[in-house]
Order: sequence, then C-alpha cells, then structure tokens
Amino acid sequence: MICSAEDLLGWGDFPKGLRVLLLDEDTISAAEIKSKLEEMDYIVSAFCNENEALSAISNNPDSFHVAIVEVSSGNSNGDFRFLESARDLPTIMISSIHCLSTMMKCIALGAAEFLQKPLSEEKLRNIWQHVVHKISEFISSEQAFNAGGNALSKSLNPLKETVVSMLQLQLDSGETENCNLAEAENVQQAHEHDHEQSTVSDKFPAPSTPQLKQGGRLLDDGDCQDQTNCSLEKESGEQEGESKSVETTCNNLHVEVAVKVDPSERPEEAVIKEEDDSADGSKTGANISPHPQNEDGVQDFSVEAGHCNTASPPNLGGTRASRKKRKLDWSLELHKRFVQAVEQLGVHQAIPSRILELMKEEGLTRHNVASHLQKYRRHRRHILPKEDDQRWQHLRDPVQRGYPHIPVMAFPPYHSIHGLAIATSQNYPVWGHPRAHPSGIPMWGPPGYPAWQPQESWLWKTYPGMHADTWGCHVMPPPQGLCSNFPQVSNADTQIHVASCFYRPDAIEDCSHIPKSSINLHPAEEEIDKVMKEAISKPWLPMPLGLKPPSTESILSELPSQGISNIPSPINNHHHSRSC
DNA sequence: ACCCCAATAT
DNA sequence: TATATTGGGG
Repeated sequence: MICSAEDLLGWGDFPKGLRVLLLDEDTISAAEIKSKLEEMDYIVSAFCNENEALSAISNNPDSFHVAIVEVSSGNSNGDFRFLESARDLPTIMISSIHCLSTMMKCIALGAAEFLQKPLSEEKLRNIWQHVVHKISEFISSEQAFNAGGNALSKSLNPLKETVVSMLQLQLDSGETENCNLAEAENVQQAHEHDHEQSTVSDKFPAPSTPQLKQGGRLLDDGDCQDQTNCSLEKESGEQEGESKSVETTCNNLHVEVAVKVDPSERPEEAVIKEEDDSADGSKTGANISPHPQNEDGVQDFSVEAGHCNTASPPNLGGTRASRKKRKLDWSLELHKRFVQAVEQLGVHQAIPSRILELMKEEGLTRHNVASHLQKYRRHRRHILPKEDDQRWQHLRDPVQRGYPHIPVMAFPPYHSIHGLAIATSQNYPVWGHPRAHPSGIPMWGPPGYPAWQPQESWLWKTYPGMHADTWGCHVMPPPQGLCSNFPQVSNADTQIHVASCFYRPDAIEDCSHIPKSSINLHPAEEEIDKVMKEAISKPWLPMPLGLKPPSTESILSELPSQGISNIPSPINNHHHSRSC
C-alpha cells in the first residue's frame, strides 16, 4: 500500500503534502492544474508523457499517493496504459471530452473518478478523499482477513475520527455543491450512530464518480484473488460446483457487498452469511443499504471477502470443515435488481443465466437466481390470473402458462416494487407476500396495491393517470443531489426520441435533439452508434443509457409506412394485437 | 447443458 | 420462514 492507515493517523496536516502525480499532455493545462494543486499544498509532479509518468512510478512505487490523468481526445483508441499499470494508485481521470464509453471504460479499469474539465478548485481539493477511500478499502479487506476483526476495528476508530473531522472541515469551508451535501449527510450519520460495527469505508465513500468495486469477490470457492487487480472480468462467476483444486473453507465471515457498475444499475447489496449458529447476532439492519439516498452512483461497499484458510492462519476457533453454502439474503435491493432484470429481459428472455448476467452481482449463482425466479414466477402465477384474466383472457397465449406478453423494456428499475406503477402500466403484479423485510419494509405488497412508499420513493414517481404502457416507461424525476457525471436516466421524452431512432434509421439525426433536461451527458452520434450495435448484438442486455427498444406495437404500426404491409405473423404476435 | 417445476432439506 | 438442493422431465 502506498499509504497506510498509520501513515494517515500520524499525518498531522493531512492532506497537505499529499503527493500527486499529474499526467496531462497539454503542458498548459498541466501547469495550470499543478499550480492550483500546489496552492493547496499538494506536492505535484507533472508529466506530459505517459511513459515518463509510468517509469516514475515503477522507479519508486511509493512516491505518489494519488494520480490525476488527463484523457485526451487523441486517446480515443481506448488505450489506458496508465490506468492499467498503476492499479494501486488511486487515479482520477480528467477530460474535457464528454465521452460516455471512455468514462465507463476508465471506471471499469479502476479509475477512482472521472472528472470533467475544467476542474473546479473544489474538485481538486477533494482528491485526497480517494486516498482515504483506498485505505479504507484496504482496511476492509484486512478486516476480512481477521475474521471478525473486532480488535482491529477498534484501532480504527481514531482514523475514523480523523477523517470525519477532515470531512467536516472541508464542509465548513463553505462548499455548497450538492455532492458535498450528500456527503455531509454521510458524515452526520457517521457521527450519530457510530457503532463500531461499521467499517470505515461505510462512511467515506469516494467522491463523485461511480465506482466499480475492484476485486471485491464475495464468493467463497477458492476465490482468494488479489483485491486490486481483477477489475474487468465481470464474468459472473458461477462457480457453483465446488472449485476443484483447493478445498477452501471460508470461515464465519460476514460478507456484505454492494457493487456499483453501471448507470442503469442501482446500488445493490447482498448479504451472504454463513448459516451457522452464530449468524443471528449480526443480522439487524444489515440488509439495508446504508445509503439508499446515494443516488449519485457512488456506492459504498464494505467487502469482507471470504478468504481461504489455505492462505490465512487458522486462528479462528471452530474451523468449519463443512463448507455449507451460505444463504443468500434477497435483500430488498437485490430483489429490486432482480425484478428489474427480469423486466428488462421480458418474460420470454428472463431465464436464470441472463438474469444473472444482467444483475452482475458478484457471488450470485445461477442457482440462486433460478431459485428466486422460481419463486417469483410462482407468486406471479398465483396473483396474476385474477386481475389478468379479466382483461387479457381473450388474447392469452395458451402456450405461455397464462402470462400476457409484456414488451421488453429497459426501465424502470424499481417500479415493480411500486404497486401502483405495476397496476397502471405493466400488469406485472407485485409479488404479493406480506412479509416484511428485516428493515420493516414489506418486501412484497399485496397485489396491485401500493403497500408502501418506498424509502426511495423519489426514485419513481408514477402518475396513475398516465398510461405508460406503450413505451413501458415511467416518468422518473432526476435523481436529487446528483453530482456525478454519470448519466442516470432519461425521461420519457428522451426515451421515445432515442428509441425512435431504432426503427427509423433515417431519423438518426433526431437523436442529437435529446432534451437537455434529461441527461447531463450528451453522447455523440458515434456513441449512440456504438451503443446501438451492442444493443443489437445482445438484445437481452439493458440499454446502457436507459434507452429502451421500441415496443413491438410501435414497430408493427410503423411497418406499413415503410412500405411493408404484409407482416408475417410471428409466433407470439397475437399478444400485440391488443393495443393496436 | 440448460431450463422448469415440485418436493424436500436445511 | 425463506432459501437451497435435488430429482424428474423437457
């Protein structure tokens, strides 16, 4: 580690003296940033050449705490050598170009943040947070290794305090940007219930840009990978079978993971606990995301990755030789994402493997999903017919076990939790089951009934009078306190606009007229092109920008105007006749 | 190999 | 109670 917790503790005037590597090929820009940083008492080494920067690191890996790297337009070949090489160094990408995929790629490659130029003083000032965050991450994993890690977490408290006060100082110095407001809340919470259970990283998420948790592996199965270097392989490890070589035993670890990957995804959280005797003690409230309001895409995570006893001292009492499968807790968040995935896929494509792929939940197995899906369907089956028979009976496809066909749609993410939304638009039932989640929030409301206003009710606002069916989209207010550069979602207008491009190639230009209000990034046409290609090649994946394909109805109704009047009748096409 | 479902185990 | 697992069938 470049900088340890101890270093930080003894670092009286942190973050003064933080050593920053600056890489910007534009010498003017570099000089400018450098001088700004130096005004803040950072120690800056500026490079205008990637190779030099890299060799500076390799010569002395410990010479920098954080890196700021400019992505120039010339770099659009997608080559991020620095990012890939300097994995241990929290790296902030900066750029004056607005390119979504570049941004995503950087994040995927482990960038701590992606900032748009020009860089405000405040953004620059806050770079130290990434250092803290990195350390927190490190500590978290250390704790994991310490099975229980209570002793350790105690010793962490001073650090926590230090950081909290630092955060407050930052706030006190008069920042008003809403990201800071969000952070202020975090800090307050940190102060209010300061139970030592929580790890440091709970309280101090890195700023702004959504993060891809690197290396947070939560699946047991011999997964002792280096925490810092497995970034991109998202190959949703479905290592259900016991992994071959090393018979691993993961010991009573409380694994709690939330991974944030992509803008269309929501923060999620899975809690997997060993289902052993001692499990109950740590249960309370653990399943609720600590920051459901964290809509800027930054997701806290505290990963206590399972570890292998082959690598760690068996200092834990009662090593359990029988490695039973940990029980997956279908937390509300997780379930929401599950439902979202199912709905994105549509009824027909919603099969375990794809759902799994869509959910991108580390540690989740196909079995988990299948099991949950099974239950989901069963619930649906029992609840749907009532309401549906009346409406759709005459159109029902006998082959389909009684489900009306629902057009594939990319959004909304959460509406299925919202009983009202379901009842009004999709005829997807709420999975009726009056059970309350440990949080006290009923996970399944009675069918078609808005059992609860979700805590995250701001996420979805559904207007009962609105018939969103056609597009399967809902009106989504812009997330509050949005401070990342990540586009979150687009509103209905945008979706329709863009979606129309999908079936009217001649209208591509229209895509540039995306309403400004909807997203703060405006992907260039090439971007859209790329996105479309991917969308086409993998139709079951969600649209990256929250776009959605046009409904079949739209296409069918559009065909005649394209000179296609004779429409062969596809297998399920009678489903669609309903609204035309 | 995957999916689905029901039954059963934990 | 909820989830995992198993087993039969497609």
